[in-house]
Amino acid sequence: MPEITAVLNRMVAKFEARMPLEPGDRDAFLNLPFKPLIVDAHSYIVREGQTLSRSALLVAGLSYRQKLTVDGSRQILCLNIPGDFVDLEASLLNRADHNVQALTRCEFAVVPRADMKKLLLEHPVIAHLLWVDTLIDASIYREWIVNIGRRDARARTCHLLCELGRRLQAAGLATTRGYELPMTQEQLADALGLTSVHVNRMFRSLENEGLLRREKRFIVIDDWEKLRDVAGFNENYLHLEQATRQD
Amino acid sequence: MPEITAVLNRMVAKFEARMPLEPGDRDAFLNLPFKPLIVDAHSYIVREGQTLSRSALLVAGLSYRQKLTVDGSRQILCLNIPGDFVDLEASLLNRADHNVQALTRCEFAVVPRADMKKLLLEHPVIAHLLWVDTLIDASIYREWIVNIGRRDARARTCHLLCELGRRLQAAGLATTRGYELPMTQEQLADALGLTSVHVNRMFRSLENEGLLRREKRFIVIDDWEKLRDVAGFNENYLHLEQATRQD
DNA sequence: CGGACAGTTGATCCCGTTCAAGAAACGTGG
DNA sequence: CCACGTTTCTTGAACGGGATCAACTGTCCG
Repeated sequence: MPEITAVLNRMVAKFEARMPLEPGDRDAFLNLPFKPLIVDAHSYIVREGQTLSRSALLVAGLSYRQKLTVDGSRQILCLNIPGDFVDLEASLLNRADHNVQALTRCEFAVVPRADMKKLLLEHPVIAHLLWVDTLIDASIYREWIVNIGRRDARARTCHLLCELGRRLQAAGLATTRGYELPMTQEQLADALGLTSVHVNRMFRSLENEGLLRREKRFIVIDDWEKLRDVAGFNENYLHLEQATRQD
Repeated sequence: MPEITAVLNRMVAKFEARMPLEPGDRDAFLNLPFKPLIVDAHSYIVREGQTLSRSALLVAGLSYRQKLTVDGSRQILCLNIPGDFVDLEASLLNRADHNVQALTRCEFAVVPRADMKKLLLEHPVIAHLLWVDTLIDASIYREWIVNIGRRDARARTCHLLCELGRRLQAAGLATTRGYELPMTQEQLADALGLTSVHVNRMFRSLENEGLLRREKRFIVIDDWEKLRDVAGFNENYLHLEQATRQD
């Protein structure tokens, strides 16, 4: 599976930028018994309440974490891009507390829980590095709390677009021009704590102001600076200095 | 420092319920060079942007994580109770991405970053256990996103009260009758993404319905079941079973 | 061509905000 | 212990951002 090894090598490069890696540690990570898993858009990779028996690394495509309230409304909690473990929690917690769903057709690399747990206990450096990733995820959750709790619909929408842009850029999946965003306005609404009708109005007005354009599922950002301004976006919380190779 | 050792023993007991602990691991944790740090209410323990040189374990009192937007509004991100590390991130990330502030007068046990990092690399089991704690924190952040994004003011307020109640109970700091909540309505509003005026109205109406009573800073829950119902509260996300031995 | 899904737009409503002012509680110093 | 300034709480009135409802348009795809 060439795709899997490409993503693994990318991750190792990211790790080595953070901390020197012994060959033994590196190989232990690379030699995990990953098995490919390909799923269609909308499939569930993890369901709330499930006992988890494996961890999955996203290799290609996009997925998202999601939770439903008792009255049936949905909140999207974060977006996963290739190189993200979507359920590393599996190896450490017992039951899933939320759902993970494929946004597009996705390819995952799956490892049994036991192998992952063994790796983490026998190779503290690897554990340390993956822990950093989960701490960055937590930082992103915190920013989403701020975004939904304290920014109005306009700023909130811009903030999400800034975050995604920067993350995809750092992963080499976007240029400064823009990026592909295969989400419906309803999914965006569920990520923003808004309704799809209102997301639609926000996009229209941002387009009218010349901030961005939409071409199919591709977002072209015409004015990054203004977008950041409207969003009140400060990228420190992404800890990209931890996520990008410092060559 | 009898307080510190009491909290440390409590943590070790929690750890041992999760996973067998070698004496060497246990002692390494207990023998960390903790230094007491006492701060007044409202003091900052961590400031956004700071380079972190130490980790702090909350021993007594309550603190909270908080972030400000460019236009000056504040969002509280979580509450810390005794036994929580308030900046374990310090040992793994470089810069603080949010503020940590004392809600009441607090006592912390502080460890230099280097000692903590050494412990985590030399004692993978301890690292593993502390990692679980940070994953539970992340789960709580996710639930806050749902709470703020998808629940109305009434349910949202009840949800926060349920969460706090259960967490404090699990820490032995609350009975089923109720608990002390030393937060102003403005602070509650900042935690809920509401205004203090509206929090006030929510509390009044919950009181009128006989769900709860407030006596100074003490919350008496008269009807837990109804409170949980209104909140749509499902405590799985708190992973309280992690206080019980598994596999 | 038809059927489903995504996007668009207008009209209306309502939950929570904002503004303002008064009451209660708290803390501090005399 | 009281006096007094400062928070915190409380309540009303009016406003507005975003939701809701509904209908229509566009698009993709079998």
